[in-house]
Amino acid sequence: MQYQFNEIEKKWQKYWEENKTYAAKDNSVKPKYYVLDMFPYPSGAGLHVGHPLGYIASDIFARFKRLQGYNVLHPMGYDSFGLPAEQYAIQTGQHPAVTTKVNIEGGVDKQGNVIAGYRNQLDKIGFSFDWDREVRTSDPNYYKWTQWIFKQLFNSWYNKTTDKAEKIDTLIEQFKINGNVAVNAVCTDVVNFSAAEWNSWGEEEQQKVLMNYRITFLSDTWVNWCPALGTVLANDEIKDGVSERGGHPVEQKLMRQWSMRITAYAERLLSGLDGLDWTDSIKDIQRNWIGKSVGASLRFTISPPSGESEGAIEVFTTRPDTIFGVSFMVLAPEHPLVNEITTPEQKAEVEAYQKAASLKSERDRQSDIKNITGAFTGAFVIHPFTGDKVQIWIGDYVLASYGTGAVMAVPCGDQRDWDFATHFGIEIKNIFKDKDISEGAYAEKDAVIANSDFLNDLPAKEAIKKAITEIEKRGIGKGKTQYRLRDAVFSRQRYWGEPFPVYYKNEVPYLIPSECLPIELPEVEKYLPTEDGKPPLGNAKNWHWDEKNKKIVSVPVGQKPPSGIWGLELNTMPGWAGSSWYFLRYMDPTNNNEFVAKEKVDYWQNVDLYIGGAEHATGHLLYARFWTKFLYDLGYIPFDEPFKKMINQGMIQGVSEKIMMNKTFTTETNRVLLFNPNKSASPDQRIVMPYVDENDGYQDAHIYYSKDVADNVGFETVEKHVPISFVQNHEINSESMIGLSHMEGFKKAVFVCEGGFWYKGAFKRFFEGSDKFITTPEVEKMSKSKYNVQTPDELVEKFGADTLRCYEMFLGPLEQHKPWDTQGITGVHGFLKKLWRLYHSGENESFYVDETPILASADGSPHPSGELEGAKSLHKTIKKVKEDIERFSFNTPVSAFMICVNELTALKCNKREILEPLLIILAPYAPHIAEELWAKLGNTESITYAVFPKHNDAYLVESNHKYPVSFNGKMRFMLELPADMSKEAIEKEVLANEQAQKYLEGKTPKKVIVIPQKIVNVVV
RNA sequence: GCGGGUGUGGUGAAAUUGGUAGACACGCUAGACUUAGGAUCUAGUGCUUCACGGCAUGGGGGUUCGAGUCCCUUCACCCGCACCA
Repeated sequence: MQYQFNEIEKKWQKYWEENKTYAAKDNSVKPKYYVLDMFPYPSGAGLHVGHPLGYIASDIFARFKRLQGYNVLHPMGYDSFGLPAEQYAIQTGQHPAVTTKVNIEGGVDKQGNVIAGYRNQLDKIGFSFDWDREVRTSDPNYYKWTQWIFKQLFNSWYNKTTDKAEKIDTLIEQFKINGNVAVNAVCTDVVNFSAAEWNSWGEEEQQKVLMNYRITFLSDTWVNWCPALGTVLANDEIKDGVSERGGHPVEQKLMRQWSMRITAYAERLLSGLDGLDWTDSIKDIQRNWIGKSVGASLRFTISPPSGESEGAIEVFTTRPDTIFGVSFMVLAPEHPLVNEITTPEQKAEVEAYQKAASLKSERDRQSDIKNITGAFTGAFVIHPFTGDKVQIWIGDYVLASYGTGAVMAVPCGDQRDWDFATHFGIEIKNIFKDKDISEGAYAEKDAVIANSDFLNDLPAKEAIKKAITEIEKRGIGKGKTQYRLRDAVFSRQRYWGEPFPVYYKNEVPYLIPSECLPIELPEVEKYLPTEDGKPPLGNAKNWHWDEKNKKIVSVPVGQKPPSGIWGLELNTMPGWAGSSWYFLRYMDPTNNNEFVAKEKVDYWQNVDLYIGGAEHATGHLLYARFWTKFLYDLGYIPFDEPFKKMINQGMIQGVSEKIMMNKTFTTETNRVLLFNPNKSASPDQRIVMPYVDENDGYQDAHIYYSKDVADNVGFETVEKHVPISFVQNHEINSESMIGLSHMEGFKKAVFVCEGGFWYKGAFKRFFEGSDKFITTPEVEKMSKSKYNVQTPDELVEKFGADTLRCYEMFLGPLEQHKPWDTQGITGVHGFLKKLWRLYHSGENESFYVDETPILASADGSPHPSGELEGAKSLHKTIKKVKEDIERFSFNTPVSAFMICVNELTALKCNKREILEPLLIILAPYAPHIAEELWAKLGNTESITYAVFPKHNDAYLVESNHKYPVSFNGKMRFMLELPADMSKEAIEKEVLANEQAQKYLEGKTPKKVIVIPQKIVNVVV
């Protein structure tokens, strides 16, 4: 009987669904285990083979944990708000909700494309997700609670004294009694006020003040505005100065926006990393992003003669110990004091410099760091310790946005300061003992300080402490910790996102009452911004709040609303809002009264294993940690880190065969010599008809097989077109691409075959033997535009889900990036077929197992018979598979299974006692075939909740050990000796061996190293 | 520049604590079986040498009886950050 994987897989997938095999119980005597995947954005392109990689690994782990007796929560959902569905809406008018539904559930889109649907694609792979817990962030029942969490953030402030977020009421209480003088909060700059003042203010005034304290707050901020996308972007959505999505330019713009006071959590987000089982790389990226620097903030008084200002310049430094090395000051060109302090003589030069700096984009400024530029303001500050006059310069190496926008320049200890001083001929003071700074600054932190009054002879570390003490004593500054982390902009000028539960009365925001949530996205006619530049929600007719009747009402566009009716917020929330807490909702996905019930979150706790891409290091992973800490502060959840252990799966890259044409490429017009995977085909059968679509341009010439060739060749697959894209080479112009008769000039082309995975070898063979082409594989990102996408569906169709699952794991370590290559899939498929045959060794290959037990003697030690070889093979495999999965090495168990099946096949083993446990350990990797054979063995329950077998060491004990015998570390021969032989006896035995005599050459060995059960090394 | 990672046959890779480098697969070679092969089975396959042997884990050095593994140094590639004071 053949291994009919298609039938078997359909059968069991249906069984699992009908029996809710993978439903997690919300309480259980079993220990809990929470395995989570980063949920996908359901794009219209569907899944390619790279997407399931992490899901397969997490599924194997979830199944493994179930077999070990855990109550496993393994859910899946969709991060379904996002830009692509909105852009599709702009193009086609199809509502993003429809697009999203089709992308998830399958169907036909507005342009007639058949969409397989994420769910269908996922189901085919046989995942053990508990689909009853599915969440979609764009579902009103879900974003109701995203809005609710927003309200909690709005109604909270960060108390630095208790070091946690608290309800805003506790702050208002303090204001009423003491004003804000004693309040120790993380807030936007506020002036001090008394209780009397607070109490005297009206509602509006009080709200304005409170806004400075709220954890989510509205403010005019400089934001990253992306004109092409028509929206603002968070810092983590920008890469290299352009938008991460689309690569559009980004500019700075002052806008009234919601922000999240994530900076309040900077220290906890940093220190919390230590306890997480994440890779160092991700932790470092987060540490870097938070960017903590410890130092001092100090004021330099501006020297009176140079300006009427009596002000001071505040600087931040991490090296207060170098205070006596200050040789000049540098302000950012945008620093507000520059205009005030510049002397009339320097005015022209400074203004010219400011203007030049303002014209440079952020990007130019970064790429132009080798050019040292600056201007002297003519002004001076007084050195707080020496009383010396110190020149004030401006220079664009000082950033307005970091610290105070001003630095005290210590050229002897900072290379940038040194370069600046050297360039402009400013005198450099050296305060490092015995350090030569004539060639450059001494930036190490191990120097001893000199020429520095009270800091003399102190090592830097102590000098820093002493300097801060002294600075604070004199009241000219204080120790300070600075973070690079900025508050996160939370408004997006988009349609397809969560609406804010906010309405405005005279520009003061108020929250929609919780019982009125969710505030559902309104219908709009156009998904574009309004004509007067308002976000798309400005187009909504029904988008006002009736405060008294507590409902959304319609006010015609452009009309002034009647009293008691107020306009709702027009922005929507960013993509990361919904994904910052979704792992909590899986615990209680249908709860209408709470975002998650207390007893459920108390039971499930945080995620034990989180698998997903490393690209979310500074976005999702930071925001989710932030919200988790916030919800913890307010007592809603019992933990303050969401993901205990995380593994970042590597990217699966696409491979394109590049064709190098090294000789004249002769064909008839519109014909191209191509390959035929059939080795025996005659040369002329290898000719296929190309069709070049001029509209595709030279980069995307498509080549189609002609029908007659397809017939000759006899492959069904060739009826599909095989796209070939020709990569433009610098020696080639686009013209030569239009007609294939001009192809002589071509040097290089990319070949990618759609569904062509299995005949790549033949393809290569043909071209290598030809004088026309040489192909070389090139690794690229897998994407539709590169024609190198392979969907899991086609592989499941051809080889089955179990093969796909095992193969994706077999490719290599999970974390590693790897090019997709299907050549090896036949090996894995062959293994499953071989496994199947192991259970079908009866007559006519019918199902057969031998029920007679392997005999064991009374003391539990195995019976000495030939049958034991099978048991040994099995138990060795049990041990390895368990240990490997536990250390998240998902690739190595596949080879262990192969070895085991190869051995059992060679032994013609068909004992139930061996074959039954083998299925259990294999089930996480290949659940369908395992279920099928498990059922054939007579089991009536799913293998999902079987017990993972324990290996028995008794089967693994060897009576003899084959010792590799080395001479001077070089392995020379093997010698089989009893395993329990003593060191002395082994040494004697080895030296007496005739082969050893040859290597000893009559000499007496200097030393013999014997490691029992391992090796013998003779030193001659 | 700083931080993190990777480097092993023709290919993907194994080698968990220093102990036979290349398991397991792919590919390739030869053969068997077959109407056929993208089926199945057998044998071989790191490089080099007629052979004994020699050489091999990016390069160079070191520690050790013994190094892919530990230490120093250097190169290449990938990822992140980047005048962050």
